[in-house]
Amino acid sequence: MAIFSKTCEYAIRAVFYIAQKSASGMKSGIKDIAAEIDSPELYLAKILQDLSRKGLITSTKGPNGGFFLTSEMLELPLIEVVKAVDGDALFTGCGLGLKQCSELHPCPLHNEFKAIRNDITLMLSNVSIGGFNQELAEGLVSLKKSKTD
Amino acid sequence: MAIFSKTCEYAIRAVFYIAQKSASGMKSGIKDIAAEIDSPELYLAKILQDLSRKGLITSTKGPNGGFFLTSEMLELPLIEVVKAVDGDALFTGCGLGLKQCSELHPCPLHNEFKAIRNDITLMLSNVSIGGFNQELAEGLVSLKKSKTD
DNA sequence: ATAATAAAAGATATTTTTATCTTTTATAAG
DNA sequence: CTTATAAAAGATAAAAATATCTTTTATTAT
Repeated sequence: MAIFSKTCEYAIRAVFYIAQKSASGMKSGIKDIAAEIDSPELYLAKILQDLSRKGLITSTKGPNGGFFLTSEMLELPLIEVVKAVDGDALFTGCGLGLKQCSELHPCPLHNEFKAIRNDITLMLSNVSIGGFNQELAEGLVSLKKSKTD
Repeated sequence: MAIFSKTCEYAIRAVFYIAQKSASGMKSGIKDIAAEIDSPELYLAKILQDLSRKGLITSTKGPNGGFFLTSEMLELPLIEVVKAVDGDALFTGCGLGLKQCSELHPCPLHNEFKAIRNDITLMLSNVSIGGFNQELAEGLVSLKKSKTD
């Protein structure tokens, strides 16, 4: 198991890609995005529709249309995307799957997980959606799954 | 998404339960374990068979049979169970699902994830399978999913 | 207005994960 | 050596996640 669902991995990579384009005022078409982040186009379309409905990205239809981010959206912490897609089990749930795990009624790993969850929450709250635009533009980091870059 | 698969959650809870019983020389039947950790009995049976094949737990058939852990098994770090069930994507994989994410060809969150992965790896390496036997015996921690405890 | 473009929406399909059912094998006790 | 017990193994089923196909709606440019 990875830390995020595949759906969420696609969502984050796509949002990073759209962010970088948006920073230079460009809209991105689904075909382009899917190719650039190496994801199934029609599945990604569904994911982006969902993010759009939830207000994390926006889009316009028709010629010259596409997905883009407003400057406010570029400032949002990445955790918003993760929460929108994977929910907040990663941030609030019990690591062993207990429904009523709490300080008073803890699972054996309660404190251990509290620390981990805190690290993850902090990390994803401290990076913004647009925070990697420059590194992406400079080609210092990659969003493509496979080697053909 | 949770951090572990449900299969892995069941596995860890079951192993903790068997560990505590093993510490006092007792074997545990699948029916008993499933009831005590609140998991689907026949599914759990499959999981334990797998752990048994992989040498993380052991069992004997027939009357007075059941699952148990040797003293060596009780000392194993919990990460062995997680690796056996969920693989090591959580410990080595790229957070964004890139196949060739590395120092030289990193994803945008490469360093951020390195820290998180390290925390998780350390935590699961530093707790042993038998490490909670006393707290479990004293009822200070719980393995049951639902409130009826 | 019309045609072309691109996302939205709805329906369906595939794959993986989770769960169950049935039969077989090993062990212990009478 | 027969019966009862309990795990192992194999087959199947249900649910959730991932992926694709088709139709509709909105926008732009001609």
